[in-house]
Amino acid sequence: MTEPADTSGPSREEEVLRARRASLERLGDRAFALTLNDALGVDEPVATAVLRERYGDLPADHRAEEAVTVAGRVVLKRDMGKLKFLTLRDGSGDLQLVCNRAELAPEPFALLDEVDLGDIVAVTGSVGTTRRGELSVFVARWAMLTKSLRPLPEKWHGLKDPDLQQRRRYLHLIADETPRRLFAARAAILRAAREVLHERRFIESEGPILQTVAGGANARPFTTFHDALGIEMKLRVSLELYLKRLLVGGIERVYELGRNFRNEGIDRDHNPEFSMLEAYQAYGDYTTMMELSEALIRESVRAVGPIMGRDPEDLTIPWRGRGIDLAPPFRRLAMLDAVSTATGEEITLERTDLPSIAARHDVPVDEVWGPGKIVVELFEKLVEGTIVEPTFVCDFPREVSPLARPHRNDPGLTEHFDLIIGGVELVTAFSELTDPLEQRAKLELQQQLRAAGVEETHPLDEDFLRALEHGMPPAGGLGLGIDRLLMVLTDAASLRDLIMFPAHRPEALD
RNA sequence: GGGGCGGUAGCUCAGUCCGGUUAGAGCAGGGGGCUUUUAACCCUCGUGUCGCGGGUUCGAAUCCUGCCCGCCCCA
Repeated sequence: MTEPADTSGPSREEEVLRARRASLERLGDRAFALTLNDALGVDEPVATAVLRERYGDLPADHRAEEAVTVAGRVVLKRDMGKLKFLTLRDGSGDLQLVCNRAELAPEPFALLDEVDLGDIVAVTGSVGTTRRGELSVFVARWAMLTKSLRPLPEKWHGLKDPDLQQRRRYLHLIADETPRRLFAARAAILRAAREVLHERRFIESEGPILQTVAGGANARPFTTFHDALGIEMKLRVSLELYLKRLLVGGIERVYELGRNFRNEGIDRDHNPEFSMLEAYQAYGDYTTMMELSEALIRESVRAVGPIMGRDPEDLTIPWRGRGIDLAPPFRRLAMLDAVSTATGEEITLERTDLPSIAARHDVPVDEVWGPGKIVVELFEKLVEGTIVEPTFVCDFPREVSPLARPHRNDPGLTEHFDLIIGGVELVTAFSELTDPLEQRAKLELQQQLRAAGVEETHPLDEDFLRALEHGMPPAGGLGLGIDRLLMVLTDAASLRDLIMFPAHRPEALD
């Protein structure tokens, strides 16, 4: 990678920085306040949203009795000399500050000259409205809390460059309300999921991220090195195998909400680290997990609704110009039926002409694939993207689902469903496989596939198999992709907008 | 991996087709004015390895070429 040449020189930026530093020096020890109390004798600022709420109907050119203290970042300044208007932005929105010589002592008034856009200030004053009716705080006292040494993004257009939006998310957050909303939506989903699970007496787990065998999914792991142990370790690619160990240990309802790491390419809907929820319930099965999925989705919709400006009770969400009704119960569709409909053939795993059916639909087939893999490939290529309304696609072939229990009615299938919404797989769930001999056989088959050149296979985790040999209760388990759910619920075009700090090539710093 | 588009001042963008003197504007910044502004306004001042390298040319932000980075579409 080529290092860019040193582009610094006397520039506009340097001029700005110089001016800020000069202001910093003039402010001296007033540039960085210790606390709000230290600066203004007030413990906590009032959120500007509270003032808007309380005084939203104050008529123009009026004053309220109340004196308040607000704090935040100065994002606009309209300086008329003896009268200055500042726009203050706090965590809840913007509010105008009015500074005039009638209400401010000469010295603090003069010191307002040191306020630059981007500085964090606190003011105390009375609430009122201007002649034009703008709700404002009329400043009686003020203090610099934090001097900003760098300029803000353009005040009207904001930070447009998507690369800069991601790399300098702090600036994006200052300049644009969208990332703040998406950030809140993510937190709301996490909270809703925890509440649903807590109500059902699930216990939250924190499993190991550093593992010697990164199992539970067929994905390429990141590797790292533990110096003291002198061994290579991997970052987990799923949460599953350690949660199942907990089931063996008698933790009957357990979940983990955390980050998985997969060493794959980066694009609009893939980030090397992403958030997953996995939940396991002893004595449940995959139908239990359908009900749990419906509850998790429903509560997530309700939690995100107000943030996106919707009625929380309205379970129909806007999505790519249309609506998706997310009110449970969700449709159930057998995978073989789905593929039969799509191909116009009666698809069974016994048919020997599956490769030619695939060929007719332009779905390339690898020679080492069995019928189950071909069927799933047909499903993914022909059906998955077309399913918009929430649908449980049920009963995957055994071949592709090495951790799921054989189907109670058809030994060629497993009790495995994917929940598809908006063409995206949001949940994968099984009646979990508890037979340790069957489990070992399936994982050994995965090793054979790997040896035969299939790249994405499950690794074999001996300790996990040993745990199963001690006996795991029958259980249902599910995995829910938090990022994908967020993408659907916010109708977002790119995952990278939903992850505050998506993975990036390192910036070449000058 | 293939195709398309883009990278010019701290930020938002012109200029590139059709090469031509010192590369422009707005915001931000310096100086001055203004007591009800709303992206405040008015006067004034400066600022750039035009993504990086090579080539063509008297002359390259502009044309050719390789590379880097990003976005979109396709696989």
